[in-house]
Amino acid sequence: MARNQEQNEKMREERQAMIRAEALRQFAAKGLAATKIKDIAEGVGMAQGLIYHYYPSKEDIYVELINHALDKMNEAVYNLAGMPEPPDVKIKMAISEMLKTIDASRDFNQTCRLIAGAANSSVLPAAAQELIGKKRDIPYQVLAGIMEAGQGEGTIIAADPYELAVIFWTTVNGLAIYQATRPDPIPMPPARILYNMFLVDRDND
Amino acid sequence: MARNQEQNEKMREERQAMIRAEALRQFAAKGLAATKIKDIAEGVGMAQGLIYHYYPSKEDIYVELINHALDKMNEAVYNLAGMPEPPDVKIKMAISEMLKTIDASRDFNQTCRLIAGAANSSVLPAAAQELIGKKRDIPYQVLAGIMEAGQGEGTIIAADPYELAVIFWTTVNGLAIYQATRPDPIPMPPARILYNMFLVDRDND
DNA sequence: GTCTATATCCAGATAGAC
DNA sequence: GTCTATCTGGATATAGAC
Repeated sequence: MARNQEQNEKMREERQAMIRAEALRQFAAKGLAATKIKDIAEGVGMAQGLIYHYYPSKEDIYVELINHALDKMNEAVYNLAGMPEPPDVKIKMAISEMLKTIDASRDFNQTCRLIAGAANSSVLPAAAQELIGKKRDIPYQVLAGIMEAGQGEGTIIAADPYELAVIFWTTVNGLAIYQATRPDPIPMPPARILYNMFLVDRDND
Repeated sequence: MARNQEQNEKMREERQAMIRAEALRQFAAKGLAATKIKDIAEGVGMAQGLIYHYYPSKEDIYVELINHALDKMNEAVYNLAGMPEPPDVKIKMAISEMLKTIDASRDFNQTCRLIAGAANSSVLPAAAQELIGKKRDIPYQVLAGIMEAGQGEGTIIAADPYELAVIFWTTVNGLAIYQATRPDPIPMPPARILYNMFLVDRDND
């Protein structure tokens, strides 16, 4: 009956979610080529062949993760852009939040590593390549917009806004990867050191 | 005769250098697992099997490249530390130099990507793992020393020197990777935006 | 749905002719 | 030294029993 079908659907999606979570861990740590289906299956405690009951191929899992990771990142950035605060405050908030997240969230760091690994690789599934091409630049563009607005208000330093956005993201990204690849994490540096880069008037809280 | 042996030796080393150069390109772009011996062989224009006349295995090539990359990076850092200039000037010089190098040198960016890829991977040949463990932290430590000296002279901002060193390297590294993974390179941002992060008195050249 | 067994393919490494 | 041909292992994906 319909009730049972619903339940089955739910079970199936839970299983898929488990597979995705395990795959994210492994793809983030080892990349696509070095991660074996067998490893993922062992990670979730099922037989190797059973994975194919839930996903048609290793690459499909990978592409789905990449897509989700990019969307998540972009959604967060759009949220930031839509806030009512003035641009310089947005930058300060964003950096503080990112550092906190890097410190606390394994999932976020894995997401960063996944995207970084994909961006750094020239051999990706065609679908992943396309997604990256389409969605990867959005955070840079949105941030550049915020920087430009801040320059209009005289709170952000004079420089090419896109270059400022690049500095912003490469810095945050670099820290996330640093943290994710160290056995013992270091405390994140004070956010003001980073956001003072962009501010006309330094903040010494 | 000895003359011929010398010549043969030289030829052999040249071939090995060609293999290393091609392998660096490919490992940097694709990582260890996704790079096939066949690709490297094709890149240098020799038969797949012939590679094994020059190197015992794919992993051996990789380990040699990792070792060389780490040594090159560390040598540059020791050079910087040994210079007579005051710490704040060293920081400014170092950032300016790095940005110039990122802009100009493909080889340097490939080296960055190789190290970053290795650091980001949890499945490395044992020998590579060991090398990374031993040599990877040196640049951070040396930079921390310079930061600390600058704090003593009152030119570098107050903060944990190691955290400052981490910011320094993750920023530079992030930019190098950004540049290396874009089809059309962007102009590097002005160095002062970056080094002003660390300076008590901002520099507005 | 889940497992075991297996077909198939691909890539690392070796052998042997030239 | 260089090539082609081949051995071998491992990994993806499928088949079929339960």
